[in-house]
Amino acid sequence: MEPTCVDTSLNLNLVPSQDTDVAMVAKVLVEELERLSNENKKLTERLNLMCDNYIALQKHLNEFKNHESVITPRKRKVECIENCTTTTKEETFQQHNSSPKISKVLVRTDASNPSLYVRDGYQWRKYGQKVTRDNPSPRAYFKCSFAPCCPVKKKVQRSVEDPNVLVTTYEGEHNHAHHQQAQTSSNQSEASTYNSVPSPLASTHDLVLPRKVLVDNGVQRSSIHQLLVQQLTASLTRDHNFRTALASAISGTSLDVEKR
DNA sequence: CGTCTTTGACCCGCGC
DNA sequence: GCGCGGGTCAAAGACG
Repeated sequence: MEPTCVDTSLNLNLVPSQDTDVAMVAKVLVEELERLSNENKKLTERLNLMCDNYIALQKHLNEFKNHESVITPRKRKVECIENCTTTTKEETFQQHNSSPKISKVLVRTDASNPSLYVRDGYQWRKYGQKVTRDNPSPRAYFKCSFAPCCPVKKKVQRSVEDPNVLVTTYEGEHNHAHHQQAQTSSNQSEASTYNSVPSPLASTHDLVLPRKVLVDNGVQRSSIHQLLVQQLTASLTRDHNFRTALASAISGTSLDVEKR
């Protein structure tokens, strides 16, 4: 693909003079708007193309990895599972093995944050940590501690390719209800940073909750309401389209005020 | 004092 | 059988 230059600059050097009337200015503005719309289309197409290329590259990489695991039979079972469940980032970041009891979730986090705690709505107890051969960052082992007889385990390790990504491998199925609501609603300080609907590559932070909070499932109605408001505000302000629309609405309003 | 995290030791499966 | 490496255990310490 040959690089095409896209001019996104806004040419609004329109100083109305005696020679130019309002109709002329309007015509130029419309033309400029059309030009920018076209540039926007071009940019969108190029972005889509880049995404397609990225997906294709990821697929090639995964095929290569799978091929490698086939020709090196010394690799262990666990590694095979991990390789076989690795797919492209566009595929929701949550992969399930042919066995439904093992799933893998990639979670984006801050590379400078050494924490290996990933909040997923359940309560986990760490029972081990190991440095594995193929990855310099340690792997943490967790057991689900929400229900005493829950057999689910998970492993969390920073990705070798991208230190910003935590690779979480779940084994088994929970035999109890999801614990997320109780956690999120009882800790308001985290409300603005946590998506109520778990996004597979959602930004996460240090996900250790105070012990007392985890134990206490009692939820006050007012705090839930406040939490919901905070979450809605946070998700809206994160939305670029919303911010743009809001900015234009505000500028439009102030223009109206100026007109009066 | 109860619960959780840390971490070294131990167990076990796999490949040679 | 031995060595390697991943997974688990359990004692000690931290924390509220």
